[in-house]
Amino acid sequence: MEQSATVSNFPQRKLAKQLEFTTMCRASANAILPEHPQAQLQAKLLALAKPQSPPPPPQSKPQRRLRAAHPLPVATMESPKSRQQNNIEVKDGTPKKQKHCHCRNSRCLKLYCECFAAGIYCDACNCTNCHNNVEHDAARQEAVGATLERNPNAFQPKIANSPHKSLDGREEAREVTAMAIHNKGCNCKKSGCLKKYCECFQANVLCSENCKCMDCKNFEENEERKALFHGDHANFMSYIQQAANAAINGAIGTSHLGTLPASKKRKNQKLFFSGTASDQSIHRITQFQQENHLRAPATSSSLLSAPGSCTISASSMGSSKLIYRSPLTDVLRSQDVKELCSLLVIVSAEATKALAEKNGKMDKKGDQLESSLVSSDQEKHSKVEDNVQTSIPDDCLSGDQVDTAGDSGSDGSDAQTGRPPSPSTLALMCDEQDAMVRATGSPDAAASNGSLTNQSSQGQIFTELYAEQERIVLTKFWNFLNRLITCGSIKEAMYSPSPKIKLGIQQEPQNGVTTTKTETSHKELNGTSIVKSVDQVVDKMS
DNA sequence: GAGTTTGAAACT
DNA sequence: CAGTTTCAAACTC
Repeated sequence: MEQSATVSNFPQRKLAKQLEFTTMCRASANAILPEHPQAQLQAKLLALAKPQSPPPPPQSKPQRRLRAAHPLPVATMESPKSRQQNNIEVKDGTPKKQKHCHCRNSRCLKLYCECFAAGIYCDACNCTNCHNNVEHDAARQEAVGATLERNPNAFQPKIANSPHKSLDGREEAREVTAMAIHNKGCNCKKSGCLKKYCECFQANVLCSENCKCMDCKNFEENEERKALFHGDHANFMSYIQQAANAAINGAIGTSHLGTLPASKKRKNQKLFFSGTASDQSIHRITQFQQENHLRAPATSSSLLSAPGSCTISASSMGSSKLIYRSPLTDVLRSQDVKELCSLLVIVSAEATKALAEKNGKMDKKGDQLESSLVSSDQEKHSKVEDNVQTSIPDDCLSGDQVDTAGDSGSDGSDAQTGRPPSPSTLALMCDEQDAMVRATGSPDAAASNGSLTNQSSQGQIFTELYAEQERIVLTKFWNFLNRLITCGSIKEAMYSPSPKIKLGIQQEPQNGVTTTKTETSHKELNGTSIVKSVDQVVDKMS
């Protein structure tokens, strides 16, 4: 009672915000915000303590132990109701089944009860003396508080990084979520982690270094485990997805995925195009298979990292955590992104100017508009450049930490902070330009009581203007991305044992401007070169 | 469906 | 924190 009463004094709004962030970085939430466990606890209480109405009638078949696989984070401030609704598994858009506990002694107020553990009210369950309902909400809240006091993460999803939701444990859903791991890990002794006693197995995830299980067979290479799966296609696809996710997240710089846990089983998995598979790691594969019945403690042996990536052990020998580094980590820096953004703004302005000069359609107002746009853009650009020079040190933002720039709350160029614009801000700046156009154009026309003809022709000009701006901006951005891909491929090739990696170069779809990317030299493998080369393309065009 | 096994949660 | 107990799901017959 006292727990929930105590924590309920915390400011709710702030905590809600806090946990939204926690949700985003759930996998590393504790690492990021170790100083706010109480806040997490409070937010969970707030999320769980709200009285909600029961869910719709259950489906035909009870769902067991869904909590282990329940992907819904409590931190989203979901109410029991919403979670109850989500509790209905949806696979391929088809609503599935819902939990029905059979608790007898716990009053459904302990984590033994999967309904309670999932943060939902019991409904149509087979439990006895159930207190996990609206009628006993006071007791329920008390139980929630007690549970959270024992374990602030008690209501957190146990499976992290899972891109899938189809974890109801049924055989047809046995698609291993390769990206997912059990946060706490299992502690199985007799089941070999190949039965649903095992939370990892039940959640369709491989056992990881978080587990303390014995005689584990729930790892990729295990034959028994393979036999449980009808086909390897699902696993294959999972790893493709894993690789893709890792690459994407790494390229973007998602920090919470920067520490991709290398499971003691999964570290032995052969990822598709990893070039870091040293002899030692290959040896480890064999060794692990041999030592399957006497598992060696997790060590930081050379591990197979995400494809094409560099891996850095968290500590030299002590930790088995790996830090995933995208091939683009050293290529795409935050400064480059900023430069690209400012470049696109300039390109947009130049498009306006070029179109106006070409067609000669711009009247005086149009010239004013144009000059205002260009000056505005140039002003912004110069401001951006200034800010780039004085902004946060590159090391703080580059690579897998780029996302921290967006976490600051002000997304992009802030008049107060003076920070350079983010891509999203860039889009907003386009809107600002729209507003400027309207402000400079329409009122004048209205003031002069201009004819509709004048307005419509001006609108046509603006339409062309926007089209041209959009075309050029997208073209530049397309070039940039293509070049980025090339650089990533080249870097990946450098880490790959295979000398030949196909560089996915595409022809520019329009305007006939094509950049040769296969000739990108090693020296150019940095973001500045990329931006500069794009800049050169822009110069050529203009 | 009853009984057993199992491992997480709770407790000491 | 480790050992023990309680609990309910998973499993077997």
